[in-house]
Amino acid sequence: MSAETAKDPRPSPARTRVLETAARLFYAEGVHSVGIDRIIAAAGVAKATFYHHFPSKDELVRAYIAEQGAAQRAMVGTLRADSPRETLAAVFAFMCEFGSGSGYRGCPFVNTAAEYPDPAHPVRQAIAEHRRWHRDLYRDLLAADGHADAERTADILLLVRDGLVVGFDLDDPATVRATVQETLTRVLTR
Amino acid sequence: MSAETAKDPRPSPARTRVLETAARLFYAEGVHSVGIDRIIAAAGVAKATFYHHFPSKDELVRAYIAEQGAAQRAMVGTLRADSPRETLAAVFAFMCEFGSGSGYRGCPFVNTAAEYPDPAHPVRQAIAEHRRWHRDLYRDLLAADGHADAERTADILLLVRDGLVVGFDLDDPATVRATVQETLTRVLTR
DNA sequence: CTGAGACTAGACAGGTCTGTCTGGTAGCGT
DNA sequence: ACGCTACCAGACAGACCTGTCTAGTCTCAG
Repeated sequence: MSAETAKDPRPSPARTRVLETAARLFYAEGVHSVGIDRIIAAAGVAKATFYHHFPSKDELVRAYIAEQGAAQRAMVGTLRADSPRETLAAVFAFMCEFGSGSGYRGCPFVNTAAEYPDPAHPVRQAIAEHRRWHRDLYRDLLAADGHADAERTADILLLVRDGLVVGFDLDDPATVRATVQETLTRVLTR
Repeated sequence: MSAETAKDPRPSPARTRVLETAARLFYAEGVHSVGIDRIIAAAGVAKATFYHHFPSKDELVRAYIAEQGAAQRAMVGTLRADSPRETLAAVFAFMCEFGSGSGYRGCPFVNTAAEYPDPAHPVRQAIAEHRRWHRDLYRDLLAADGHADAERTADILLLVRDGLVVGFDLDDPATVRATVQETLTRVLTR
């Protein structure tokens, strides 16, 4: 009930295995295309154990989204550069590198949102929460860099990020990489 | 195999009803969440009739994507403004207006791509084709306007478009609208 | 030793999925 | 009158879906 989204409820090995397996399959194939049976088979876990840790599939999806968000936050924490400006560049460079990888399948948040139309759904709210964090990260970095219009530019960077994750999934990575670079120089110059 | 994507194979009323119903339900709820039974019930069509016109659900999805593309191309054709520059502005203004509507649920191409991971799948190829048209539209308009770097700027506009369709689905429309406006002035100034 | 909790294996219910098949009706060109 | 095609209604097969349940194993704290 409490808002302890950061801590895992229980670090059970079976639960962890389920969550990792689900993340892999959900990301690679989509949420609705992967059934519980396949997840528990791949994770080597009994069905009763799964339903012991997760009350429903939707809750597993929610946990998957929350875990992806936590992983991204942790990742950003590791690549603090010398200046806010360089940190910002490092964030986008990382996203480009990740997007160019062979296993890239788009942004888990955007992809999952496409499968959950109702904005009031818990899964969608978890996605919205992560988006807010993302925008705030940009705003804080811009403000720390002394940017004149940090608020509006943060919105722009979120838009660029969304275009980035879609483009790397659907278009030629090398082109998108160059496009992102050029876009950043154009929108950040001021 | 030919490139006659514009013409419908057969203008049968039942087929049209199925395609329109499928488009509405697919867009509102996602492809995998809507079954054939619901589509034919809502369209008032017998199952045999459906499979008479469409060999499989995947082919229906492909037709849905192709039809969305044709509709977008037709829509752009109607809003030719006085100059290429104004036409470009009108295209983005239209997307913003559409994205601000209450029934907006994101871009059908992006959303459907999220449910079809395999890039070699016919549905994904239909999506890629539409994206190419979109990029070429931008490039041609920019070139006709005498833009110095039409190719690279077209890539940027496609990226902005992707950010736009995602943002209108997941964030506050008024904010996204302003963000798009500001982004365009920044990336087009040169 | 006892009892609680995490775990495994797998049957089961009730529903939905895609796709096929049967059988019958209505219009239409020849 | 004939055959062709489009269409309707709905049963059916076989697979898969989520979620529940039974029954038993193992570990560990007290």
